[in-house]
Amino acid sequence: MKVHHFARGFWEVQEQPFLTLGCKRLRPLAPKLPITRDICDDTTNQNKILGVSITQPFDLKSFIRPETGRRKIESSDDHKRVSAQVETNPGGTRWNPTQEQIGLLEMLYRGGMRTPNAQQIEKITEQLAKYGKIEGKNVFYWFQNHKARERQKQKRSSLGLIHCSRKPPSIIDTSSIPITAGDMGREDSPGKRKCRPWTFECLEMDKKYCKEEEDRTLKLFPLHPEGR
Amino acid sequence: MKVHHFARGFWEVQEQPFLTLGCKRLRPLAPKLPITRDICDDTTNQNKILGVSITQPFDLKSFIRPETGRRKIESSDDHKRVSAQVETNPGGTRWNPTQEQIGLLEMLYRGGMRTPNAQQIEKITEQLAKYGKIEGKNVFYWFQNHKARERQKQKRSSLGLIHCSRKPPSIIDTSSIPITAGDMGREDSPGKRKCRPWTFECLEMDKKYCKEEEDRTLKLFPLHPEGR
DNA sequence: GCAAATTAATGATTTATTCAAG
DNA sequence: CTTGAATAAATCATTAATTTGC
Repeated sequence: MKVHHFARGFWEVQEQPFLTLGCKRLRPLAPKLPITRDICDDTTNQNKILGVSITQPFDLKSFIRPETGRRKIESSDDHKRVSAQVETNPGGTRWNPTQEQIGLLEMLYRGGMRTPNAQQIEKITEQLAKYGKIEGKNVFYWFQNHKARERQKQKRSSLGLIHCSRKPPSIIDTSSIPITAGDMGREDSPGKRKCRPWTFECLEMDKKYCKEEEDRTLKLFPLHPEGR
Repeated sequence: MKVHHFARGFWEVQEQPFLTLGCKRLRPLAPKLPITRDICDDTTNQNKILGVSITQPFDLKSFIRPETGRRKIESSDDHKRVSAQVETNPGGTRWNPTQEQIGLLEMLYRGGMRTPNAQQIEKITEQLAKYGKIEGKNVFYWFQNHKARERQKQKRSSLGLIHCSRKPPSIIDTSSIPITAGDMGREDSPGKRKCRPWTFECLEMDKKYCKEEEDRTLKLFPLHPEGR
């Protein structure tokens, strides 16, 4: 295997004091539920010990500079959450999308967007923030989940119909969806097809930001390139 | 809007010492287990069609403010990348860990760390940056991959040995590695064991940063909470 | 010896699953 | 039961050690 035996030499190099053993455990324990996840991966902890909302949502602003504390308690500029929406982030739980947000997201989805890149997420988040609290990761997750669930819905659907007709399992998806208009770019199904531009005014401005050129590399999160 | 401009603080911090000694990455090679690769994982794909490297690397510094675009194309600036080292981020491709980095990461892994949270990643990255260019996402990915691959290695191994002896698949792997001391926290093998504190001096400073409180929520990436 | 070709290792992404809030 | 959130598995892609032909 790798076995980079940097044998000697390596440890000496350490100008830093590392090696301190026995330090405090950052993420201790916490048994997960009854489940038996095969692997151990201690990460299962999460004792939400401190009653305080530990699960602060991810905050890009702060992640860069931890010391910026930030209690997003945010009495928040209470722009009236227009929508009879919640999202007041009471204890700081999960994102609770507003109707407008969902609507816009679905529009983008139908427009063909599947895995927006960092820049797009940034823009979308900005826009959606007008309708309620939201963060980039929420947008990211929404697309991930929506895509996955549409996919399985289709699969299920096609499976249910499979015995009705001899449909090759290839294009499963598409068929069933009753998408209305502008439904071009289908899923990223096997028969992948280059999606057409999903629309969203804010994203039109890309040029403004991407002066360089396409700049296909910007990414908000490490886990989703803009496509490959 | 929010437009996080996280001032260029954190990421820039990386002073550029790099050039970590001439030690090269020992590199792959090495017989993996002669075992039969399980099905998938063919990895042999790669129709590297376009010669050009489209895949621009991710650049956190720029993702915040797109305008810092950057064309890593670099139309082959001829100067020879002198450094015997890699990681000069020549065309700016993927992270090429130095031995020290790998060594430290493995130490942390053996110490029990599996899915560091944002803060930890931040710290680790900071430390590892002393030995070569590196970004938070690299650390994140490293743990993901390492964990997954250790897991499959074990699985493969246990499967291969299963008929030889009734050995619990627990400690297979490592054997080969001649790591010296402090090797506690075993893998995340089935026989889950609460890993002991992986050590890393830098993580001791947590207090300093988490002034707020534990602030167990900071996340670097949306995809890895500190546990659930 | 050296460079193109091979290939194992592994960095980076995407997709599938699972967990859990509401 | 729906779906936001997170993790694990599967994939894809690039790199460098090794192999091969000269």
